[in-house]
Formats: sequence, C-alpha cells, structure tokens
Amino acid sequence: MPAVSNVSSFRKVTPGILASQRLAMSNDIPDVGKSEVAITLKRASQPLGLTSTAYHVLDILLGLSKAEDWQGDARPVVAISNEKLASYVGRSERTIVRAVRQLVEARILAYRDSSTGRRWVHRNNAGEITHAYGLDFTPARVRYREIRKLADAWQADLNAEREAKRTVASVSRSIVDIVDASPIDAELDDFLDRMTAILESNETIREKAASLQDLYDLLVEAVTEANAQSAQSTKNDQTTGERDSSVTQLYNTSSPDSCSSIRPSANADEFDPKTNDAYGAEIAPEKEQAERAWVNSGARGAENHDETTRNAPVGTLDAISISLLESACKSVQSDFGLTFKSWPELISAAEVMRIGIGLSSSAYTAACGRLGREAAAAILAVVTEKSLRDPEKISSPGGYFRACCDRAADGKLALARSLFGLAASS
DNA sequence: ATCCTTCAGTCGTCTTGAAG
DNA sequence: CTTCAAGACGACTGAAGGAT
Repeated sequence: MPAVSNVSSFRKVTPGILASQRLAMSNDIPDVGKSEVAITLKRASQPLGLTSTAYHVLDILLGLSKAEDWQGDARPVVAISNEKLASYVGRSERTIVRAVRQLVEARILAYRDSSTGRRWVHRNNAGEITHAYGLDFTPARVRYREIRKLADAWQADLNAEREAKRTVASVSRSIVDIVDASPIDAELDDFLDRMTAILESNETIREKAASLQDLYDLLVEAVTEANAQSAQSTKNDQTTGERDSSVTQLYNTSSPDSCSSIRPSANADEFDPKTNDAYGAEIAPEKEQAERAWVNSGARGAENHDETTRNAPVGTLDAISISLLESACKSVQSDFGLTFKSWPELISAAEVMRIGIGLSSSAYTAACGRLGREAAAAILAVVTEKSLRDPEKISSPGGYFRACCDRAADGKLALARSLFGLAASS
C-alpha cells in the first residue's frame, strides 16, 4: 500500500488535519501493536482533551481495526460510514463528523479520503490491505511514545494531586489533635487560625499541602519546646515535694500518621456520616495508618501477618486478599502505571481503569452503591485485566463489568476463581 | 432559592461536490 | 437523480457560576 494520504477537496484543511496527514505519510513507524496503542490512547484521552463522544468513536474504531493491520509498517485504516458510527454511538451524524475531526485534530487519526469521500478497504487473498479509504491510525502509531509519555505525566499528576489531598486531610487532623491535647491552648490557637486560613485560601491543593506541612513542623517545634520548659519546671517543683498535675505527656508528634482517624477531623463538616462500604473505603487510608502504628508498636502478634486481607468486606470479596489481586492483575498495573499494594490504592486506581475500559462514571458509581467501593474496584480490576490480556474476547469491557456486578449482586460471581486463574496464567 | 448568563456539546437544515 | 461526506449556521439543552 502506498504511503500516501489524501484529503478530499470537500474538506476544509486545518493545521491539525495537515499535521495528521504529514504523520500518516511518515515512514518512521515504530513497531507497536494495536493493543499497546489502544491502551495508551485510552489512557491519554483526558490529557488529549477528547470529549466523551470522541472517546466513544475512538473505542469503536479501535474495535473495528484488525490487529494484523498494525504489524510492521502497515497502515491501519478503518472504513465505516458516519451513519453506522452514529447508530453505534447513539449520536447524530453531525456529531460523529465533529468527533472524528476532533480525533484527527488531536493527531490520532488521519483522513484517507477517496475522491467521493466513501470509505472502504480492499484486501487480497492473504487478507492484506491493497486499497484503503477511511480513517488511518498511522499518526497514533507514529506518536506512540509521545502519547505514552503524555499519559504517564497525566497519571503522575493525578497521583500527586491525590497524595496532596491525603496530606491536607491527615496533617490538618494532626494539627487539630495536637492543639486540642496541648495544655497551652491559648498559645497554640494561632496555629488553628493559620490552618483555617490555609484551608480556605485560593492556593492549589499541592500548595496547601506544603503550607500545612510547614505549619505542622512549626507546631511540633513549639510543643516540644513548651514541654521541655514544663519538664524543667516540674523538676524544679519536685525539689519542694510537690507534683504538677497539669503537665501532660508529649504526644507522638513525629509523623502525621501517628494520629488515629477516630479523632475529630479538622474538616469535620466535609464528612458525611455514611455507614456503607463506600464510606468505609473513603476512610481506609486512615485505618491503614492507625493499624500500621499498631503494628509498629509491637502489639500485634504473628496472626497479623495477613494484613492485606483485613479490609476486604464480606460477600463478593470473600477469600480475596489484596495480594491475590496484585498478583492476578499484573497487566493492569504495568500498562496503567498502577500498584495494588493496598485496598485504598486499588480504589484510587479505579478512575484510571474506568477511563481505560471506557466505562461511564455513572455506571461505576452505581456499582459502588450496590457492592461497595472495594468490591466494585476489585471487579473493575479483573475486567480491565481480562480485556487487556484478551481484547478480542471482551469486545465491550463496560458491558462485561455491568454483567459481573449483576452477578455479584445476586451472589453468583466467583471472583476468587477468576483471580486464581489470572494469577496462575500470568 | 431563584434568576440570569455563559459555554460546551449537540442537533437539524441547507448547501456543495463528485461519482455512478 | 441518488448516495455519501462535510461545511456553515442557527437553535436547543444542561451544567456551572454569579447576582439578587
């Protein structure tokens, strides 16, 4: 097939379309297969600024593209009419036209127009493309590494944002804890005011995290100094035989982790007193911190070695540990740059997996409501893993996810069996 | 709480262009 | 004339944010 990409006369050529055409004519095509490019494109959909319709169209075009068309320096061209795309996506043809143009402007696709604009692909007896007019994925192949970097950067940014939110929550809670428990309240109230000012400021969440961390360090310093002075005065008092009952112990202020989640929150009004699994998952990081402190104290015996299973709710997750999920879902973790070392990490990764398989936010939220966040995230991880390992088998991961949730709700989902199977075959 | 404005996304209609 | 693709334009819708 010639490495020429045509744009029909009826099309108004924009700089973005021109750039895609140039990429499509490139002879420097990296040898990457369909599945790698497909996953990377889906991961990068947000930083690429794709609308939900464009994402849906991309998903369908990828599904229609044959994996063998992505081998060597072949050019994967997909031929489907706008009318059919519109019926698949449930949008008008005009919207499809705009979505396709968005994908071209994003330099994912290139137009390969016939003189009439009709799209079709001719293959020889060996199944190789001889003539093809339609939508060419070559720009995405050429830009594979660049798009992957974009997706990784976006993922890192998301992780940093999440980490900053955790820092803000835990450090502000620690500040409240220390001030509440301090015998020198009057002097430390200023720290609460400063903390409130930081929380209410227009700073970004990362700036707030840094400011709160600085404030926390200053507070620890102030409390340590105050306690040292109290200890000194106690020593002096003891020479007279009296004991100062107002002096309290110095709290373990070495780390924000030292504070248990049962303490009042600095942003207490942010918390909704829900009692379902979903809420339990929300506070899981704090549970983990508290428990880690408990482990560190040496109070736990050998029976606590299976720390990873403690957060698993009953029902769908019976007999499932996070370590089993971690060993079964290797592809998800490596392809999406995630780790499943704890339930909170798995729950945090759900958004990336959800976007990765094209599952709607509402469908995932509904699953969380029905099954709890941990179970929903575990099912999502299994579905994503299966769709990554065998994309041909699972044409609609979103539909598969919903079916799994239905079975889980009926108590008929053998998630553990799937996980053991995935772990054994990985 | 209600109203108003803005904006992105979408849809419908009309039109053009080329080939069969 | 029909088919298919797409540009231009006006209008609708729902969400978000600000003003009252």
